[in-house]
Amino acid sequence: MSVYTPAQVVQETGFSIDTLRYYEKIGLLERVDRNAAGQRRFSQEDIGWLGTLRCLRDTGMPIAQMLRFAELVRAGDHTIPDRIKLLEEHDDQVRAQIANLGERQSYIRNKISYYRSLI
Amino acid sequence: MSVYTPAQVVQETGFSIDTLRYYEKIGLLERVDRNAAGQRRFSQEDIGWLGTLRCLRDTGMPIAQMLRFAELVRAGDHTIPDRIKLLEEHDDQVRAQIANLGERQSYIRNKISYYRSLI
DNA sequence: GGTTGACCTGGAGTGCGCTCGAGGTGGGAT
DNA sequence: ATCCCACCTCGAGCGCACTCCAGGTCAACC
Repeated sequence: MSVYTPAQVVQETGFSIDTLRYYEKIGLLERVDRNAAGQRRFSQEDIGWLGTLRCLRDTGMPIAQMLRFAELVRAGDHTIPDRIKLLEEHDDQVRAQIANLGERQSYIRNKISYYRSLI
Repeated sequence: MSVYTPAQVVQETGFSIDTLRYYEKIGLLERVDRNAAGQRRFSQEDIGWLGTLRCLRDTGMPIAQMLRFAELVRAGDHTIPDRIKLLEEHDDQVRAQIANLGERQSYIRNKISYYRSLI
């Protein structure tokens, strides 16, 4: 199976149908194919791309930057170095996020221990 | 020194002055002391509490939940078990966040490696 | 042939967490 | 004396990322 109805894509990707339409509208998703009735039929490629989007979004990338990435992808292979740069910068963000969360986590755990010591 | 001007608190905590006023307004911060001219003078305790708030906030706790926590703290020592419960639940969230970020991070790194293999 | 349900479009609305603006006060340096 | 600057209050406004609504189409099943 390499064609997906909206409901199947919701199922697969976890994005809501409204979000899928929104992503298409703003150009994060290239014009999705339609059937004779005008209903969306997503391709295997769309699913893969949505997986990438989910990953970037879940790591806190703003939509504007995802949009830049989407444009680089569309522009062809000569943008690969730019894509690497963008992803590396984002990877740094993610690294920093994880480090920060780790620190905060110990604070929280200390607080819990402290509270435990009081009862 | 155990009294801080708004500017000093901004410096210490990283919250903007607007955010500090906002937190006070919604009750995240108990009514802060004023000088004769009505200007805020934060105590050492305020600073400590703001540190806790920063930690919770930075780990993604919604304001509504921080508010519940603030109310528990104000309500006195008999709420300590509830506070522990709240923080433990939040700690789980943080754990999940870190795990998720870690997974996404490997996806991103694989993508980078893949792109590198193309050039 | 009627009903249901998944889908469509365009545009308005929502929730969160701030952020800004207007108009004003008070205190310290020149 | 006057200037500036940090601060005040109240209320409106903003940016982000969706989310919802009205009104409609089509296909399939009873």
